[in-house]
Amino acid sequence: MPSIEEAIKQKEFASSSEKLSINILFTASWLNTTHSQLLRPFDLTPQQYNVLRILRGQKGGALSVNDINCRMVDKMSNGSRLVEKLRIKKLVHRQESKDDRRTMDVMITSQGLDVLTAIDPKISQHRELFSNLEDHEIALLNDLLDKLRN
Amino acid sequence: MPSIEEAIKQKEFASSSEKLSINILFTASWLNTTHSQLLRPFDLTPQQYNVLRILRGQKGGALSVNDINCRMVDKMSNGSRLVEKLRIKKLVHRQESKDDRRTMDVMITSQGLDVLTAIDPKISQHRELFSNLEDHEIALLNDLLDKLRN
DNA sequence: TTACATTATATGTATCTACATATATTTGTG
DNA sequence: CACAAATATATGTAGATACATATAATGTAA
Repeated sequence: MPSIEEAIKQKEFASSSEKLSINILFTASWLNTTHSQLLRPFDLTPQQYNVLRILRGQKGGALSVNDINCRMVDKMSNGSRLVEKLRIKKLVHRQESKDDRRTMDVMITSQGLDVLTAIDPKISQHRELFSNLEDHEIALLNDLLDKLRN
Repeated sequence: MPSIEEAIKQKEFASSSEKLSINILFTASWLNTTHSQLLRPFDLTPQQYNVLRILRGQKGGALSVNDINCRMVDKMSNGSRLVEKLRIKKLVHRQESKDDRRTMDVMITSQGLDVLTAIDPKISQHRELFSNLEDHEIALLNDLLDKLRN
């Protein structure tokens, strides 16, 4: 993968913060593209995968659609439509909550868990994209991104 | 803006590279959201704005649709459709090239330049999102992202 | 020059995104 | 309790994305 300047054929940037803005967006676009190619054979989009991962994290417990939205990386995704897609594929189960009839209890199915298990090794491979960085550099990058967002 | 752990309500990550992957995607999503809110009053999407910026960089010269695609941050955007949207708004001008009748010469119009001029100060404001970081930290982040992509 | 591969652009499609809005339910206040 | 405000989910929409394919023009080798 070339430098950002080569990648978008721009000789120089007006400031290093302009470059940073583009650098973050470009890097995320690159991660997203490879991520979605990895998931395509499993007929999942990155957002659908994100929902399944969140539900697996509940260890058998249910989450409401709203809980799922709050936990998603992309806050603007539409939880109810993603859940519906996953329900059609029988990867999640959805039922009206007893406590609050406005909310839905959403749980991952065993079929959903199986799909995640099949994907896990591919995701580990994907992480090898980060092998150019030393551990301390990964930690530093995390800290700087956290600090950037405040 | 909270830590990534609070933002997606995840107590901890399996590894710092897992966290990094999510951190980059989350930060980009945050930048994209604020960016597109900034552009909405001007009736431009981030991609359309990117095309206009690229054309302004040509200082009056034309680019083909393919040249534009190569220079875009998001490589998968569809240059010809974006150019068509901008043409309808009279922000760019498009004509068949004399040299190669397959290609289009796309140029920004003076109306397009005016819109960019109006947006410029808003973009400078947007960069203040980065004011949490010292200059050397911005440079370091740029270097680490470049190194990550190799 | 013909035939074939390559390139540049455009378009068809299914899906996704961002936003506004609708509907149903629950909560809070008098 | 009645009624307004808040909350949870679903859906309509316009537009963007990712991919495949179509069409036209150009380059190249026999």
